[in-house]
Amino acid sequence: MYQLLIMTKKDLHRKRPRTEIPEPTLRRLPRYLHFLQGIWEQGQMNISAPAIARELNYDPTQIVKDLSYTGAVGKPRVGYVTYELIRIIEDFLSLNTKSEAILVGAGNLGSALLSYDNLSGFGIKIIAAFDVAPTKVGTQIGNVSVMHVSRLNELVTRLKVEIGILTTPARIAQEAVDIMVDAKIKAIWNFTPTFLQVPDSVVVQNTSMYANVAILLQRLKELKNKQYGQI
Amino acid sequence: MYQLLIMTKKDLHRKRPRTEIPEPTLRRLPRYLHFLQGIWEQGQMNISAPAIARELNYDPTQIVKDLSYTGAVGKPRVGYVTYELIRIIEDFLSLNTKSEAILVGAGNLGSALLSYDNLSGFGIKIIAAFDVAPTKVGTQIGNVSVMHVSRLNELVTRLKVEIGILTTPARIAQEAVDIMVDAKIKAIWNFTPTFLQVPDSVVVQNTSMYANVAILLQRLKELKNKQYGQI
DNA sequence: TTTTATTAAAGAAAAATATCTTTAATAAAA
DNA sequence: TTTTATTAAAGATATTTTTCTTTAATAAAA
Ligand SMILES: NC(=O)c1ccc[n+]([C@@H]2O[C@H](COP(=O)([O-])OP(=O)(O)OC[C@H]3O[C@@H](n4cnc5c(N)ncnc54)[C@H](O)[C@@H]3O)[C@@H](O)[C@H]2O)c1
Ligand SMILES: NC(=O)c1ccc[n+]([C@@H]2O[C@H](COP(=O)([O-])OP(=O)(O)OC[C@H]3O[C@@H](n4cnc5c(N)ncnc54)[C@H](O)[C@@H]3O)[C@@H](O)[C@H]2O)c1
Repeated sequence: MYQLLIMTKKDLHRKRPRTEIPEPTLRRLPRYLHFLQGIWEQGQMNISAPAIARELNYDPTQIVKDLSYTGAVGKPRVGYVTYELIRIIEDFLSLNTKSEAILVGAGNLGSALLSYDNLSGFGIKIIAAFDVAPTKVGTQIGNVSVMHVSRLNELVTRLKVEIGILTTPARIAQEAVDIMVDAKIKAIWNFTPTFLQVPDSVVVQNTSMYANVAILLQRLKELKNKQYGQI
Repeated sequence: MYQLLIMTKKDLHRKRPRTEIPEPTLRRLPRYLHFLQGIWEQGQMNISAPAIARELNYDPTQIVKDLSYTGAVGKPRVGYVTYELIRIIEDFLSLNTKSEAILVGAGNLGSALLSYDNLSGFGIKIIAAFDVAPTKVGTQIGNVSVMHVSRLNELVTRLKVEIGILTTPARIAQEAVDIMVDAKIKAIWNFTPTFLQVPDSVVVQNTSMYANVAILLQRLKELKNKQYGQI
């Protein structure tokens, strides 16, 4: 897919023209996808943006805009062809080419990810895990072998793995990341609360459950205040 | 648009000043907190917004604005008092009053959360877990007892638990949520990709790892394009 | 003491994102 | 066939969030 690039006056003030997909859109697309897979299994051949909007409680134009990023086109009065839309979103999100990844820190969370059989369902395949604990090294978790961290560099370099998943204790997160970066890992999925220092050539995606708890507790507080008429 | 002369549309919607904390701010505060706890342990008594900004790669005024929501005040040329700031953020995020929660679906992810000893470190204490699998019911995971779902209503009602964590298969997510809502759960932390239907009086916080993978893969793709000068 | 550099805070401006409005396409109903 | 209702798409507007600018406070240096 190739994109038309037109420089607007706005773009002149930017360091580079905008080609990046808005992050909110990227966050919503997987949600649409899951919903679409559901209705497809139920045999629904077509779906309109307003219908999706009603089900997922979004603004209808939001959906149309988001979907237009993927290149999907719909027909007036019919909507989109369900299976086509699924395929287009999957292609757009690179979910069909399973990217190989390694995981460092096979503890509670790491084991959950290793045992999660649907991780490949969204584009990632963990091919090896690394740890230092003698109780972990040498075992298999969810069909993935856990090796000692000292073997990371050799394996990652040889297999040209680009994605690293970080589920170590926060304390040693930076240390583990340095090893990954050294082995030429290009993207890090970080589950620790640590802010990672990496070169510009490496992408970090933080998944902070802390942030989600903060929002949950706050919204709960606001809800209570509203109910007591105190806001 | 003669109304503009008297009162803007914005003002009409806001009879009162905005009380909701912006979600981006809420997402950043836990990150600041983790960083502050780190420097506090290293004995740093004061910290300025620009210093935090350098470490966490944010805009300095962003930090000042975020912190001002919590009520923290800093001194010019000195910054904030580290331990005061930590306490203020913790208070603001309600991390000191541990909220009790129950968990439904003690599988891979559920077990990770039950075994996660630092969950209480950010304000939540899981007091019971529920499942249907005979292999789970009756066991203990991370010092928490796993009971049959049929006992949920009685326990939650009796102990007035307000928070429910959902880690069941996506397929039965709505079913499980209906049971929670019925038991007067007020806030649901949803780890499944399902969009949950709940009454207005219930808050849902979705934690979608899918969304994070989508962003990671996309940014990795963009990075590669940039390096090959193709953007 | 006076000067200087740093900083928080407030406010303005810009950028990003979401929502609303209009238009044209088109399938279904009359 | 003609009419009607629904809808995608494009564009305008509104809102939210981030970044920039100015100001005043103040600790450290001169
Ligand atoms: N468990 C959860 O539900 C949960 C939730 C949110 C965030 N997290 C975060 O995820 C991370 C892991 O949490 P957890 O509960 O799985 O902890 P854990 O202690 O169970 O797992 C950490 C694993 O990392 C391994 N490890 C230690 N040092 C290592 C090293 N130098 N190299 C490689 N591996 C090493 C340990 O042996 C252990 O197996 C933490 O940073 C935590 O904050 C966990
Ligand atoms: N494992 C992960 O790392 C991971 C990552 C992202 C998202 N998720 C999501 O989290 C959810 C759980 O994933 P998982 O890997 O832990 O799955 P899992 O199958 O290991 O766990 C699901 C648990 O729910 C229980 N359960 C089934 N029906 C139930 C019912 N009616 N009432 C109560 N409990 C019931 C099962 O017995 C099982 O113990 C899924 O929706 C998945 O998409 C998991």
